[in-house]
Amino acid sequence: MALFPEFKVERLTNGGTLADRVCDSLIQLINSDDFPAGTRLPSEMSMASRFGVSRTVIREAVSRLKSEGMVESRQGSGVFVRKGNLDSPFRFDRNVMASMQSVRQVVEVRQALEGEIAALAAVRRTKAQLAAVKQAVKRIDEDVAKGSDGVDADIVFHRRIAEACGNPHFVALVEFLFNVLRRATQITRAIEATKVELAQQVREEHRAIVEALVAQDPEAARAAARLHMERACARLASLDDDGALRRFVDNPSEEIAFPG
Amino acid sequence: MALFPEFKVERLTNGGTLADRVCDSLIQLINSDDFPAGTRLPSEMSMASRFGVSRTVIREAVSRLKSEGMVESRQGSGVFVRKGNLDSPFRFDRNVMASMQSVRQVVEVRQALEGEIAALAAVRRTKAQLAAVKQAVKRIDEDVAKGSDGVDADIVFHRRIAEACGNPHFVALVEFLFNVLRRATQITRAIEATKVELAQQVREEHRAIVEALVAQDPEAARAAARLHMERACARLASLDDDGALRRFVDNPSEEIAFPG
DNA sequence: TTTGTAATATTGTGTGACAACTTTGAAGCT
DNA sequence: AGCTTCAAAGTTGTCACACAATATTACAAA
Repeated sequence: MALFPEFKVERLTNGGTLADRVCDSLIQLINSDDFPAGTRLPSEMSMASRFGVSRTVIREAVSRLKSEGMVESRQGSGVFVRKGNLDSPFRFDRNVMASMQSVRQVVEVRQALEGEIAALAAVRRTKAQLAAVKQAVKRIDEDVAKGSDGVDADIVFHRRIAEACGNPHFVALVEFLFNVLRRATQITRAIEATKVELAQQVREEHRAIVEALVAQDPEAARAAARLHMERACARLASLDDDGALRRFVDNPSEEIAFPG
Repeated sequence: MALFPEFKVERLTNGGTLADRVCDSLIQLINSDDFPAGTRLPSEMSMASRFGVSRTVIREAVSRLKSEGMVESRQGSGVFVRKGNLDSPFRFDRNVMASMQSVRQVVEVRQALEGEIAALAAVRRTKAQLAAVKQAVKRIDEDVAKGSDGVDADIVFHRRIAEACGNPHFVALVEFLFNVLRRATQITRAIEATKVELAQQVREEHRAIVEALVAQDPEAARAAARLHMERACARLASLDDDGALRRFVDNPSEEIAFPG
């Protein structure tokens, strides 16, 4: 592909708004090293005429690249490709959600994290944090008694534990994974089907984690959290049936949840 | 916070361009459930007058939200909060890079992951994958002999191990963390200063991991990988001095690396 | 050589206009 | 009433132009 000073009127991809297409083109140009890290992009006016669109469109496209950390703009100077395009955000492949196997693999990641989090929390927790965890347990029971599926309260429970480990990055990461799973799993049916036994089993697993936190026993906490995740994976597998997943991917508007 | 139809002129945060600030405000409004999933945002004109900025600015802000998948716009209809703003990407807070403590916390996350990865890889590795790991070790030595800092080869080494654990999500996540650390750490000086002993120490740690993989001993692999991370953290701490980090944050153009 | 200043280029922001599209609701018909 | 048709209003997509704020460059002066 030609370097910019000589580049012709760029061919834009088909779908979407002009800003979408220009954005795609720019990403492609940057990734294909037509614009190495540190170099300056042509001026907005210049790009506008090259692409055959207005400056407004160029600005919207550049704005997106900025928000994704690929470029940075300096008023009066220009727009520059960022070194390495590092700090780009993390996301799983879209088609990750499409297979049951992928979902199980995500659970495996979460297992590793939850285990470590529980172990750290057992050592570092303060009394106040332990109290917050216990209160979260109580809220799960209350919510379930009220007829809720308890998923929201369950999220809070795991979040409280992560907070007790003293490392905010764990909190953010686990929450992210939780969301990914929640999006990937349409579990309403499963909860309906096995609500009672499930609730009891989950309760038991939660209790084991809390006990380890109380005793400040990191190994017991790690084991309990890992077991909890393994069981969750098994519960997931019990409703295997890729069909449900695929249906959700095609129609994301359905309600979904994930059993903690 | 008031719902939109009655919301007052929003107070904008301080830093950055107007689009940045409006974008932050909108994210906050959405995340705080002022705009539940599926609801429509006010019209661009309306938001412009409420925020006290031009429609141009609003459009740029909305454009970013679109690119991050938080909202979707339909011409003629409006901008809608996407069902479950899930699938939104993961990123650490910007100011994570600003303190040595934060960096250590990121290393702690990576420690949890690398430990689990090594344990899984010890069990699941194929012969071919083990060979790939060994080859990566060799390449590190070669690169270092050539005078390189060996960071690139080190990345490959850890990547090969992650691949051997059979879960692609671990590969992606660890690579992401590596990039975050690489961005956050300006280590050139440290490598220059302690190159020789460091290389030897790292070599030794790598060897321990590989040995555990050969023996297919998950617990030994986990321990070795965790130790490797702990040592990396110590090496990091040895050049503590938040000054270097802060200097980098102010001037991201400097070269950076991270010692695996 | 160094300094100060003006000219110029570039991004940031505002304003107005029109096109393309969706939604709404009223008019008219059965 | 219930249905269809269609015009009107509202909303996003795009364009054009103007000016402000800032950075870079060129050049003259000391």
